[in-house]
Amino acid sequence: MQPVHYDANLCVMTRFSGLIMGKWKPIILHLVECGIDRFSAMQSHMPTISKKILTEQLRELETDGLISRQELKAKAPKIVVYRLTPQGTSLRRLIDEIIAWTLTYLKDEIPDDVVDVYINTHPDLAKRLPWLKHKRKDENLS
Amino acid sequence: MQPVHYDANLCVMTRFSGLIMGKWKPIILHLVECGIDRFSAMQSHMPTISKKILTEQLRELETDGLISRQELKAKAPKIVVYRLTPQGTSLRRLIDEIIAWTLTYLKDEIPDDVVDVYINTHPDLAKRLPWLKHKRKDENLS
DNA sequence: GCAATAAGTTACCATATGGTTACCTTTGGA
DNA sequence: TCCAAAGGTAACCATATGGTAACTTATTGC
Repeated sequence: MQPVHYDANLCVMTRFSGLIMGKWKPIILHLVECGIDRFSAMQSHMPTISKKILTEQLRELETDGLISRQELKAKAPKIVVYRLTPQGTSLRRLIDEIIAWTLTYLKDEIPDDVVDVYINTHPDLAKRLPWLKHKRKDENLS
Repeated sequence: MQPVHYDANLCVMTRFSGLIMGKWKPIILHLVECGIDRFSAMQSHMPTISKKILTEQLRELETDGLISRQELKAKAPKIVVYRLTPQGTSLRRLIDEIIAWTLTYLKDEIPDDVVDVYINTHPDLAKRLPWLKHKRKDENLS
């Protein structure tokens, strides 16, 4: 192999990272997919996020074409609704693959109740985690 | 949906991000997979990385169980060889999915020669990018 | 007329991450 | 004897990212 020069600024993974890897972005995309589509509703699901940060993250997701932002006019206080775009939806499927891999990677470390939250909120996840079944069965026996 | 409280510190995506999303880690994993297994060889493929950063990233990948580090003893200058662990190998496959998604997401923006580098260095990638075929065909015609 | 609510914005602060440059250690060979 | 090469450490610096707290705007119900 001759020396190909890799440059982190051209790295596709770095671009992906910028799209999705903000501290709150995976959670925001998940909430939007679940129909938690309002600013204040998102805040109540993420009690430790500040308004500034939530605004920033939503704006970036919008600029990157992953969510849409719509102001409902003629309403009393301003109402804004966020939705996943088709690109956002396709990204959600990839995120599910990442979650499945990472849960497997962390399976001896992560608490069962955290695993349960993922299983309960991600419909197709359980199928991808064969080790899960055995773990639950063992627990039932003990 | 009742208000489940999401905490970015428990977020599996955040854990995944820590494993892989350092500025240089995807490139390092790729090089190691390709058999570029020595410190100095990696440096010559990443001309702008410093020794300190390369050392740090390698140590983190090792701590996280994605690569192994072996000193070959009784050699003149110290020789160290890095390899992918089985976990590192399985992660590489997931990274290929991420690259495929991101190349599709960026397909109108990313220069053709950068796409070519990815195609040439990732054996199974071309199959996942149906839009690529059309692009190449158009170019041949013009 | 006044408070409450949704969805922010502004100014400012703290820490994590990446980066530069110089120095270190071991050993074989000229 | 002393230099070169491999694979680092140490001390220090710059910027990006996330965070806090207070203020803003528009409208409706009391």
